[in-house]
Amino acid sequence: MEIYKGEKKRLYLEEHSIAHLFSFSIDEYTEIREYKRDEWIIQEGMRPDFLFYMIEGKAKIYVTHQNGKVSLINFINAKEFIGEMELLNEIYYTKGIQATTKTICFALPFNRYREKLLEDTKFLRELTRFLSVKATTIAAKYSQSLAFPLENRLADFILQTADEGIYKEKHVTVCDYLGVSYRHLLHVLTQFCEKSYLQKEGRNYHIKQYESLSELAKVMNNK
Amino acid sequence: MEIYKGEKKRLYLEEHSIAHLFSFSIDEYTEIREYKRDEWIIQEGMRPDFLFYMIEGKAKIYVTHQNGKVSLINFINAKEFIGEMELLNEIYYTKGIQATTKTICFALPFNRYREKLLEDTKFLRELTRFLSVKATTIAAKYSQSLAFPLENRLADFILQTADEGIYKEKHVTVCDYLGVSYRHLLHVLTQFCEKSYLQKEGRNYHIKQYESLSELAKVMNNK
DNA sequence: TAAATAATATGAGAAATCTCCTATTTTTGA
DNA sequence: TCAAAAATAGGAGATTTCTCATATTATTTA
Repeated sequence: MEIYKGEKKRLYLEEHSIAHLFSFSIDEYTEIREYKRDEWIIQEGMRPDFLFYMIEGKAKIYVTHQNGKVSLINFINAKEFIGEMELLNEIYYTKGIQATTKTICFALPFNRYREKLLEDTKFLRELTRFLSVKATTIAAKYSQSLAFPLENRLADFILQTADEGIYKEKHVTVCDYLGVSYRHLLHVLTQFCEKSYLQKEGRNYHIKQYESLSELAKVMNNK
Repeated sequence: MEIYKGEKKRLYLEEHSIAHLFSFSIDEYTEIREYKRDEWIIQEGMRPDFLFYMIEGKAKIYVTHQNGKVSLINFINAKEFIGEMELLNEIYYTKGIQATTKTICFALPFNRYREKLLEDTKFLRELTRFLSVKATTIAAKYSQSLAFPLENRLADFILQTADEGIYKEKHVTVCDYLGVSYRHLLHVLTQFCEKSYLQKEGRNYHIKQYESLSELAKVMNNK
């Protein structure tokens, strides 16, 4: 992890200002941090001392269960908060946050800003909206995970993450995210290939029948 | 549904004031509503025009999937908001809210209060805390549901809902809540009885081995 | 660059969970 | 108060998903 200092910090603050999120200046004590791919921004179980706001990059929220299983609860993208749970709640089991790509975020020290933040309407409104989306997203995933087999959830995930008709997520990550075993994921992917929804090309999968996958995904979503 | 008027309203506002949640008075346009057991406070898919705050009673959040399965996403208790998602988000699929018991709540009309609420620090701080708990709760349920079989989740649920050593939730409700089939729920309950964790007494189940159930529940919770 | 580590791949059998069916008992509403 | 609807109960067989074992192929790192 690298912390931007001096001129580099000044420039970054200028070019990626988040002043619109607050009604007071957070420049002085805020750090600008760069994390490498796979680095842990927050370690599971270790309360952070900062509220983070992600500017560039992607990260993942992980929790490890006592039976050894790991859940990838959600992805975090640019313009999202990290550590807001710890800002708000004294008691909270801190999840692990891992950078998926090179990541740059602002880090606001709790000790300097907590009180001010919790009194700042502008910030609270932002946070409220962020949390409502977060809660809604997880609730949707939760109820879908209980109501539909992997076939449907995977179809949805493939469509959401494919790039130019190519699906190439790591199986290992997808297992944690969809909460199924590696073995079973492979099994359903093979089925998709047998039905010609997908065609395997090396490590990637080429989407051959958008419609079929779309049908599977569609039945999950109330709109 | 009954709306309290006149003296009844005045008295109720006085005795169950929620003035501490706002920095302005909400008495004038706020309705006090009483819903009967099993009545729908909000119907699925129908955007409400009010922000509700529950004073007395219990309710359930339901969503119906296109495959006919129903998920009971969560319970709502006193001192919780309902309709806050619709207050904050233009686009949101409204879940159904059903009263489990006689329920009394305050109903703040959006058209009168939306702007004021979204600028009110006091309210936003309350809402923020509420949402953070809500998101955390669902995230926990979500990851647990993927990582543990019904045996563990049911043990936890029994301990949480049992009253004086007696578990007597409706199977139908529990299925929706834990996201399993009726048949399977019965099967695991029977197992608990065979292992003497529970003893069936008519429609109720008497907890015979707290410890065993506790063991099953414990492994789910990171603390 | 070799050795260690992570990711992919697949078989086989078992466990968890589901669907469908049928019956009985309770609760509810006209 | 009685018929209809809801809830409980359990059998049987099918699906979904898991665990474990074992190989092969990247990828990482000392």
